Amino acid sequence: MAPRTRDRSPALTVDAVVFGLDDDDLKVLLIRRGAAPFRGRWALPGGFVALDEDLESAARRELAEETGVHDLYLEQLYTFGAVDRDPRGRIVSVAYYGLVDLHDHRLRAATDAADAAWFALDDLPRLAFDHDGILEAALERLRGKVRYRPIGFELLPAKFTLTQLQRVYERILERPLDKRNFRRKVLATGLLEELDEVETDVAHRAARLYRFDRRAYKRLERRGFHFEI
Amino acid sequence: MAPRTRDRSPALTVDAVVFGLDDDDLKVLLIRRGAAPFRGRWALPGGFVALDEDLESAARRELAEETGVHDLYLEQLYTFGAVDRDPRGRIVSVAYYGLVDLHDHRLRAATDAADAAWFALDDLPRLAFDHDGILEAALERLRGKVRYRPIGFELLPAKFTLTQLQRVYERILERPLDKRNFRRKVLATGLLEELDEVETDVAHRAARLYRFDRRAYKRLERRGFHFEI
DNA sequence: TTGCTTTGTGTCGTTCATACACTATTCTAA
DNA sequence: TTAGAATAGTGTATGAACGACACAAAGCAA
Repeated sequence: MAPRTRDRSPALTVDAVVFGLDDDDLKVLLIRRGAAPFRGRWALPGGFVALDEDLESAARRELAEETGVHDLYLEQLYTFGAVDRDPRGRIVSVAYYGLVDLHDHRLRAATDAADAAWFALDDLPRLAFDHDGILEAALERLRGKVRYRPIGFELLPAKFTLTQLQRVYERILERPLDKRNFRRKVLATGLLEELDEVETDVAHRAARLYRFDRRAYKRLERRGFHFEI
Repeated sequence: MAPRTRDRSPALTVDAVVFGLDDDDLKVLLIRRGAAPFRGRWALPGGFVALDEDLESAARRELAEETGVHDLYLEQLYTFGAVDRDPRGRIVSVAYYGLVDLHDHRLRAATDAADAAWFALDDLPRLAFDHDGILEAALERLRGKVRYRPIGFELLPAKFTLTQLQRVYERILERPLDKRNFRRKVLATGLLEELDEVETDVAHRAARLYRFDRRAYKRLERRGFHFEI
C-alpha cells in the first residue's frame, strides 16, 4: 500500500441501473446528458463521489438529483474500471442496480440531466460511455438473483395479486410460468401474507391481495435458508 | 456527472483475498505491513491503482509484488467505500478474491510487505483497516459460489482424486458430504475427465485421477446450464 | 340473462435428493 | 507370506419436489 500513486488516483463515480415495471413491461431509468462528452445521448444516472459520502449514498444522491427517484431497493453491482472507458480521463465507476415500483415515482430531471425517462428494455437508445455493458451486467444479475432471493416484490406496490407477481417473474426471466406451480411455490416460502382484501376496479372477478412479509424473510435469512422459483 | 468533485476524488486501491488449500485446510494469504498505518499488523495484499492499469491488473500486480503469487483465478468481489475505513483519508478499495493451489506458489515478500504467509481460517490474527470485513465477505461469496459454479478445482492441482475434491467442498461448506452421492453428482456434470492414471506414493489403494474439463465447461456455460453440489 | 374475463384449485407420473454398508485393492509390518 | 490397516469404489430404496395439465366459480358488462 505505497502512497506513491496517491495524488494521481483515478477519479471515482457511481452509476445506477434502476428497473421499474410498467404495464407488465420491464423498463430502465435513463437520463439525457446535458453536457459533454456524449451531450444529448442517453446514459445511466450517476456522478462523482464526494469525499465525505459513502458510495451508496452517492448513488442515491445522484439518482435523486437527476431523476427524482428516491427510497428504493439499491444494491452494489460491479465496479467498472477499464482504462479507456471515459474520454475525460481515467474514471472508475461503481455501479449499483435498483428496483422500484415506478408508479410511486414521478420523474423530475434536474442538475446536469436534461431529461429523464423510462425505456422498455427492447427499445433502448444507444447509451453513453460503457453504459450498455453496465446495463447488460445489471440485467444478468437481476435474472440470476430473482430466482433465489425475493426481490421481485420491490417492483410491485405493497399490496399485489399473485398474478401480478407471476408477471414480474415472467418478464424478468423471459419465459412463461405455470400458474398452479408458481402459486404453490411462492406460497410455500411462507413469505407472503394473505390479506383480507381483493383488488378493485377490475372488469372481472377480483383477485386476492398479498403482502410481502419482510419480518418472515429476515427470520429465514438468518437461518441461511434456500428457495428457488 | 458534474466535474465539480473531480479534482478532489477519493483515492483508489485494490485488495485481494486469496484462498489456498493446504493439507485439507483452507488458508488465506496475508502480508505483514511494513509501513504506517497499522505497521506490523497483518493485512490483505493490495495497493493503489495506477492511472494506466485496469483494476484487475492492479490487483494481480500488487499480489505478485507483495507475495509472489501470480497466475491465479481472480474475480471481483465488492467495492468497500465507507468514509472512515482508512485513517489516511478517503480511500475506496475494490476487493478481489482468488483461489490457488498453494503448493504451486512459493511465497516471497517484497515491496511494502515485510512478510507474507498463509493463515488457517480458524487461526487468524487481527487484521488492519476493515480487512476482517472484506475477508468475511469473500468467504461468504466463496461458499455461495462453490455450490453452483465449478471453482473448487482452482484449489487443486491439475490432476486430482475425487476424494480430494470432496474434501475441498467439505472444507468450504463446513459440513460432511456423502461419498457416493458426491461422486454421482460431480460425475453427472460431465465436467470431469477420467484419466488413465492413479495417485502414487500412498500407503493404501491408489485412487484414480481426474482432470477438470474446461472445454466442456465453456460449452455448458454458453447454454446457461445449471448444477448444484 | 348471457357472455366475457380472470381467479383459484388437485393429481399423477417422473425426477432428484438423501440415507446407508460392504467388497476390492494396495501397502506395511510382523 | 500373511494378517492387518487404510482407503477406493460401488447400488438401492424411500421420500420430496417438480412439472404437466383442465375446469368450475366469481364478478362485471352489455
